[in-house]
Amino acid sequence: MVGEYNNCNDATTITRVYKPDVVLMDIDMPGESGINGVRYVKEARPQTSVIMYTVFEDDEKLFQCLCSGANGYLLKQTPPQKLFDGIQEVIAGGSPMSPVIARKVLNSFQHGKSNKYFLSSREIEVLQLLIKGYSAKMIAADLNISFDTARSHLKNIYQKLHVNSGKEAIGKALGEHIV
Amino acid sequence: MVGEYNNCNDATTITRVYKPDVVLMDIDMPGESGINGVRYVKEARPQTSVIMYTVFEDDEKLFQCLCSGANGYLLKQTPPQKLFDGIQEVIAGGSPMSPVIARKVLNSFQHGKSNKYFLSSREIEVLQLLIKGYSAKMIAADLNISFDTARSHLKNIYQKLHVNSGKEAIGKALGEHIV
DNA sequence: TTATTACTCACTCAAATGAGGGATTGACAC
DNA sequence: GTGTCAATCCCTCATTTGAGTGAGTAATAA
Repeated sequence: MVGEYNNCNDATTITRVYKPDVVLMDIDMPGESGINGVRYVKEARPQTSVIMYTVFEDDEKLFQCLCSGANGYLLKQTPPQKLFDGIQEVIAGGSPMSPVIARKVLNSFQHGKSNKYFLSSREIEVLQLLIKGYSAKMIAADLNISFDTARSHLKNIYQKLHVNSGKEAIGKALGEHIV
Repeated sequence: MVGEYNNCNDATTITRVYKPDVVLMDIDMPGESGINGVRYVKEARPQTSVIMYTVFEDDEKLFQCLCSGANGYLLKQTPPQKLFDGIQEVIAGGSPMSPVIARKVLNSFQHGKSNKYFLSSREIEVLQLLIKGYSAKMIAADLNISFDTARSHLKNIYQKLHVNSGKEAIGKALGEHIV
């Protein structure tokens, strides 16, 4: 145990000086958020494992932490023995997660194909080609339909997605995992 | 224990008939792959929890399983007690994962920002606006530069990304996690 | 039967785009 | 002090695109 702090403002230098094997990081702290804290620690010393240890099971915060490089995510309700297990596990190269968190993480892989904009199957075909970078002309050739029909489909897709251009449609489709 | 099968060809009907709480699913089986097996079970009865139980720790297979809806992923080297724990955990709404798997899953969140195409910081700014669906004119306004400069940046970006249109650039940028 | 919907095709027009050319400035490296 | 490069700006041209409007057919639902 090399230290204990009530904020992570000096996380970079502390990490450089003490070279900890494991850091337990809270999210809600005075000053800098623990989400940035993860980043500081990881940038200062990538080998250091960071376990988020917090009350939050908020989706947005969770994914920000994971994207920032956290190696584990335990809720504060975790019994002490499980916390020790988690620390051992992260040293051994694992990624301890509270059950609820693990479920959220896996769920994030399964968000695919919502189609909440009610695109027809033909429209989905067209959208997929559009995402591949095809022009209206190429889409028409690929689907053996006329140029104007392809454009017609595109216009309908834009309407359903509430966008005004192919670029926006691609951004929305990829961003919201529509296809 | 309602059944045990050496393939998952009839997974749909079996699931409908026996309504299992939990399914342990292997990947490598005669006939249909367990990756499709997950899908069959989940489509037949979404409430049924599926734990992958296999020797594979292959990245590609892992992510296919997760995307297909698996609720857990335990390696066959898992000690029996941990396997029982995992079954309890999945029933309680958790997602049991072997440490190696958990680590791979978390790593998949951290693949961001490669910039293997050596975009300048200004070009990244422009690309981010492009992805938001901005036109050249809007990008120019947003960055307080002239219309032609914005177009100039866009052309350079397209060259670096080896694409010929904004749509392709967006697809590539989002697909390869460049930004 | 009537409506609705998906899919198909056509035409027009103004605006945006991609591709080509060239030019200046300032910073930084060798 | 020469060279490189990012960033800025300008011009032209053919093509593509988005938006508007209309219309025919086939399948499905009310």
